[in-house]
Amino acid sequence: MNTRFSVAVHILTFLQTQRGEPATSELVASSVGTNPSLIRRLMGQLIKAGLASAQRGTGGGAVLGRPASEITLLDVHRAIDEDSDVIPIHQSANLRCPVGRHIQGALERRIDAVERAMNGELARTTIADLASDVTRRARRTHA
Amino acid sequence: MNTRFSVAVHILTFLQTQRGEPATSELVASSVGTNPSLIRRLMGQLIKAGLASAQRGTGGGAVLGRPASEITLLDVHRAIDEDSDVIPIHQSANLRCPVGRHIQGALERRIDAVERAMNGELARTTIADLASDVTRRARRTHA
DNA sequence: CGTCTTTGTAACCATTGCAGTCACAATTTC
DNA sequence: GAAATTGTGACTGCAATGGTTACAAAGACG
Repeated sequence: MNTRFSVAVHILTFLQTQRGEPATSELVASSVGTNPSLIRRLMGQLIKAGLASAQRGTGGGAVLGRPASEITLLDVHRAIDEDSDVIPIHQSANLRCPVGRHIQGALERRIDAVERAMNGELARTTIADLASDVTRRARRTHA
Repeated sequence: MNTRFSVAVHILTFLQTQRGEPATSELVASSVGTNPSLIRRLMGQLIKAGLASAQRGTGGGAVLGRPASEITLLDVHRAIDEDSDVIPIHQSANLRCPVGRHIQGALERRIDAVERAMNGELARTTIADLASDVTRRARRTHA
């Protein structure tokens, strides 16, 4: 079902709630409900994108790579789903048919616009927003 | 890769260029570059959504279910990808962790907004737009 | 130096979804 | 009745995903 984006967001939000204290992949995995190896694989992509960093050895773990207020959902999406189209276009069309030859270009323009709209919306939320939302919800529940 | 949406758009655009003349699944398949059975399966969803209709037997085939100017890409998307989330959320989160318990609700709100933005953009283009775009491009190429 | 902790990564498996294909009954035209 | 065509079920092959194990590399600490 490709829930990697939402797991990545969960990871980063979790790191933010740790306030700089390194979180091991095992700790994160227990919050996400999966296993540490999977977390480390995803974390690798986040680190490569500069959204997190990690240290090995005793007392090691992962922390955010920059302030949570400067990490948007668009950043996360780009780090995780780099080269996957939101709405892919079939490449099989018959070029000897007018429709087949031109539908791709015509559709592409519209789909690009859809993607821009999506990205604009994703860019409006930061990990800091989500983390404060989560803690606010938690306070309300336990009041 | 799930190119069903783009194939469905191709199908409807093709039907529009046929100007009311029924198109057989074989003809459509040759434009899309796949086989008739696949076209018929997709067509079934388009018909169920009222975007097309079909007749069996000699001289049969499919036509648009309503004017191309009244079929938006959003209609197509809803007909084809009915119950698939654009950005799915993992359901495995550990509810004993504050982040795990509240991340889903917090994320959902934002993702709903992303989906609304996407839908708004999809609704701006109709099959008539695409068909005229395609014929315009065809004219230009062959000039 | 040796042990323990932890990451980084490769390898593998099971499941799922998609595209492709075949087959055939049902329907319609002639 | 014959031919054309849809509608649909079944099956296959392939790729992506999530899950799991294993282990070398790196760091902390006695």
